[in-house]
Amino acid sequence: MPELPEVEVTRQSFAPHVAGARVLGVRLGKPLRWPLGCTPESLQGQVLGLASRRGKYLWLPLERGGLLMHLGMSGSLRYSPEEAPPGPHDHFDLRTSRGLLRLHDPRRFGAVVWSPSLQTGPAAKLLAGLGVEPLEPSFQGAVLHTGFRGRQVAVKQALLAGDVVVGVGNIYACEALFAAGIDPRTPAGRVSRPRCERLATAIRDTLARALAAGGSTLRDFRDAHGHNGAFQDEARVYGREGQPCSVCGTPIRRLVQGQRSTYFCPRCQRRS
DNA sequence: AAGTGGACCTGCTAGC
DNA sequence: TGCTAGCAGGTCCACT
Repeated sequence: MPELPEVEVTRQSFAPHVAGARVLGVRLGKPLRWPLGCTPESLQGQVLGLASRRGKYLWLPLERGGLLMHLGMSGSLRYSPEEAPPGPHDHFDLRTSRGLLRLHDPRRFGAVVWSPSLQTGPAAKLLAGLGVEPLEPSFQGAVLHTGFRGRQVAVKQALLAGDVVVGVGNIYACEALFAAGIDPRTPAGRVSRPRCERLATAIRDTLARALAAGGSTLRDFRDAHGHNGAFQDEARVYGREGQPCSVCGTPIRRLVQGQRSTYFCPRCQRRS
């Protein structure tokens, strides 16, 4: 579900509401991807800081360490000023002096992990090896060109791998490659420097537009206040197999790369 | 080292 | 109507 825009929309929608709040209690539902790594009681009484984001991870600082959160495929964080009874897929509740922060995650690929800091413990391990933030000024075509050098894997899969640039998931990888006119099957190391520049621009623009639209709501994504995203309506290729390309009219094709669906226009997107 | 496939889970939909 | 196969926004890990 959540790629960078959805995670960032989530962060922006809850962070100000809980920053400075005190933890009153923690409720755990069914197990998530990893154990919490501390007792729920040990979080009690601590004051929350302002949440930040790295790739698709969220970091919620506490007085002692913090919580690294990931939404997996189906997770969403909801904030409500009032207590509310948990549903069957609500697997983590942070009750605070300023309201409830709740992770709703039917598939439970998401995670909430306590770490002593971002630079040590589980957070350091999970964040190690992540690529450049695509909305930072340092993200340029050269980052892609250098990162892709020598790699035989398809450029679509290289984007998803997250070790060159973070936050680009299945939807936005497809959309950005379409916008850049690059065939998703092109070996990453064969994407020329100028085309890496185009791709970097396309990634920035696609993510920024998705962010402005409140993310994509394909089935269940909502921000922390329950609002839908709207970017799914702006998708040019994702989920549009068989529909005419908005540029040339050629039917959009679907293929499978690394067990993930890729959507692309066989006419607009070229290998070189 | 880089690439591949399996694993983790539940819910929904299309098709028979 | 009811069952089943296939699919879904992620990413870690074991293996070649």
